[in-house]
Amino acid sequence: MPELPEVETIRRGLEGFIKNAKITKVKIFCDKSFIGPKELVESKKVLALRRRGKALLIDLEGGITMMIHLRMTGQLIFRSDNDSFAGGHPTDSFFTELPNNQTRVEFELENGKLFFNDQRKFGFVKVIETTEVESDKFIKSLAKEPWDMTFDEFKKNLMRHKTQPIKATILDQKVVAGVGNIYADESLFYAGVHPKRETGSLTDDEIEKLLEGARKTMQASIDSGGSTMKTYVKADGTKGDYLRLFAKVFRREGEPCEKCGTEIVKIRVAGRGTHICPRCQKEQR
DNA sequence: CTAGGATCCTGTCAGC
DNA sequence: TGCTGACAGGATCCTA
Repeated sequence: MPELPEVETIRRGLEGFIKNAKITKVKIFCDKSFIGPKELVESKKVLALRRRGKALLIDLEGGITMMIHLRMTGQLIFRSDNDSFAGGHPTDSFFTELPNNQTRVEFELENGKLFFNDQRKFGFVKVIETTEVESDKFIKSLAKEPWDMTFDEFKKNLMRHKTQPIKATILDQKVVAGVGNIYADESLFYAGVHPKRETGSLTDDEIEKLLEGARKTMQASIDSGGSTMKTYVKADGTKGDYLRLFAKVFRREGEPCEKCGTEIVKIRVAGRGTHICPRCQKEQR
């Protein structure tokens, strides 16, 4: 679930709390959630937080990097006596007592605790050498981020999948990094392209719009703070839906399209729940 | 190489 | 109430 904007928001938020802090102890509650020896992490200071696509990279002293992928339901929650920061899959674990039954890894730092929670256990923390990050199989296979990609490059990557529905193609991290189910739907709506359209049938104009849509929708989400504690809580303190801050179609089925008033509908494309405006995004051109 | 489908895991929700 | 199946903001592995 956490896509590029969510991970970037976590990176920025966490940086203020754990950069330059020393990790004193690592507690692993679920073995499959932590890959590599935890001893390489303990007693190391955090030097920097980076991101590639949906992967968070935490560089430590001694040439060690922790790669964290939240997949569908991962969250990172920092707690200290004075501060609290949470991001990722938004649930009440942002506020409740931790560790809880969904806590997979707990990092004790000099200045607080960092919890890696993950309901479905698809996410992971992986310990690698900093020099090995670029050659890691997952990182290596990633395409560029939408902001770093030219039209020609995007088109070339898209056209490797001419017969696939366009939605499946843009969810492929080897085509463009960071796009997940939310921003796929939002980008396609922005471009006025139906998600079932064959990738090979898109015009240059539509491809241009799609790239622009990915950039704009993800930037808007980063600007609004992604799925962090702050956006999960409404002004009155009750639980809110951060998607409503920027999503035009995602989880808005039954509501009128912002552009034309037609009812947004939910369909299934490439095995994923998909949200469209049937008027703005025609299947037939 | 790509395409399509199953799979990892847990929780929630709709329908009977 | 209890059961069952579908589904979920992701990515990989397998087979064709």
